[in-house]
Amino acid sequence: MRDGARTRARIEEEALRLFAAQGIEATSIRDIATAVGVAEGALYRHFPSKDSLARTLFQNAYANLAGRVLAVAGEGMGVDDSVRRVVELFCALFDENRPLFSFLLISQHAFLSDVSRLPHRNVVEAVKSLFQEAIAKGEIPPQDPDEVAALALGIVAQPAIFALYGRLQGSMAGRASRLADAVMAAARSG
Amino acid sequence: MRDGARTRARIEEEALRLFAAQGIEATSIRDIATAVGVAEGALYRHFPSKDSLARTLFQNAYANLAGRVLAVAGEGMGVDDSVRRVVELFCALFDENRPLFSFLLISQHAFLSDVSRLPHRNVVEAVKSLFQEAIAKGEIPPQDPDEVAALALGIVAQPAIFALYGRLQGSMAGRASRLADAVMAAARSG
DNA sequence: TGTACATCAGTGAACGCGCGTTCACTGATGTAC
DNA sequence: TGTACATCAGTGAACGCGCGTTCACTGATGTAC
Repeated sequence: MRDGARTRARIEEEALRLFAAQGIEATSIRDIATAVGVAEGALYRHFPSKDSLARTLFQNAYANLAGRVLAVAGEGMGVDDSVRRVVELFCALFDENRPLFSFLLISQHAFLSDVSRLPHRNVVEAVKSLFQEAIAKGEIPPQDPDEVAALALGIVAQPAIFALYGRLQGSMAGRASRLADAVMAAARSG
Repeated sequence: MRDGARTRARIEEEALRLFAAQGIEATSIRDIATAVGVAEGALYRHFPSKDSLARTLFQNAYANLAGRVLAVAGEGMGVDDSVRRVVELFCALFDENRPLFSFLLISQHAFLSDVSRLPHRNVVEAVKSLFQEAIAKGEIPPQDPDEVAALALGIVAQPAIFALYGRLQGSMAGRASRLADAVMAAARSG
């Protein structure tokens, strides 16, 4: 025994997969324990409650994504290149881990209200800061940075949701260029 | 008594309000019955199950919205005017009934997979048909109609979600013109 | 119009079920001396 | 190195609770003749 870290990692992995596939409420502690191959009680050695498990998974995934967005955006290019690379990042991550994005997109409503507002922990703030810089530099017209962040996220998130439902086929990476163009066209129309 | 239709209408109204405010799973049959002012059993005179109640509410609201979109889009104007009026419609309906949109946006993931694909019952199909016509007429570049429908819906839905979370303040109607411009700019960039 | 019966809308206690969580326990591993 | 104890990770039966749903019932309204 004494392999707590490994078990914890497997709990997180299986929980994320099940939450993404069937939703948090529809996934029971027993479902997760069975998938991991441990007894129900074992989960409570690693997380104080089911809610805490779900919340931890969401916040970690969300903060991780925000950090990556900030890193790409902060490489000192023009806004066009920054947007292009952030959109490519979203699409690539989506393609390589659909369950993760499914979980983030579907359960955001339950957790977004108590997520940190720091740009390196919050995807919305990270995207917003990118556009604030572009406005300050005069690369796009002056406008409400929250509004243009919302537009931009919608342009990427809605096709991703359609992909999850099978309404859009193929990889998201194949759409990245088109979506980046759409984001910049929308941002310039303000 | 013999006022079944009235009671049914009140059940739908209160259920929608509670579902929107706290989610479907977190709302119990007892919550709804108490809000309406009847016993739990009374709900089963009007709906065979809780799931059926939620599903009926969603499909009716969704079909109603699709019908209105089609009506506005089918008035034989150019795509710019059609888009502008559809966006204005969304924003006006959002402002006048936030709980309804909250319910549609938050619970779409649970029901979208079994919604009708007819344009007059499905918002996505209605929006898609609008762009298909614009492509056929050469008003916007040739492109995947599902993709441009996704972009357009994202541009309107994401700000609406932000408004629900208090991240964007003020009415959606005040943003309609900006959002319509963004949709057309994005559609033309394809 | 009066009478007898059917139907409808609503009641509310009761049911069974699945859920999240607890807890006394086991045994392996770490630590102190 | 050996011994005694502490800690850690995991077990799985059991608990209580809230949920959706049922059902025998009541009484008002509609229908037939």
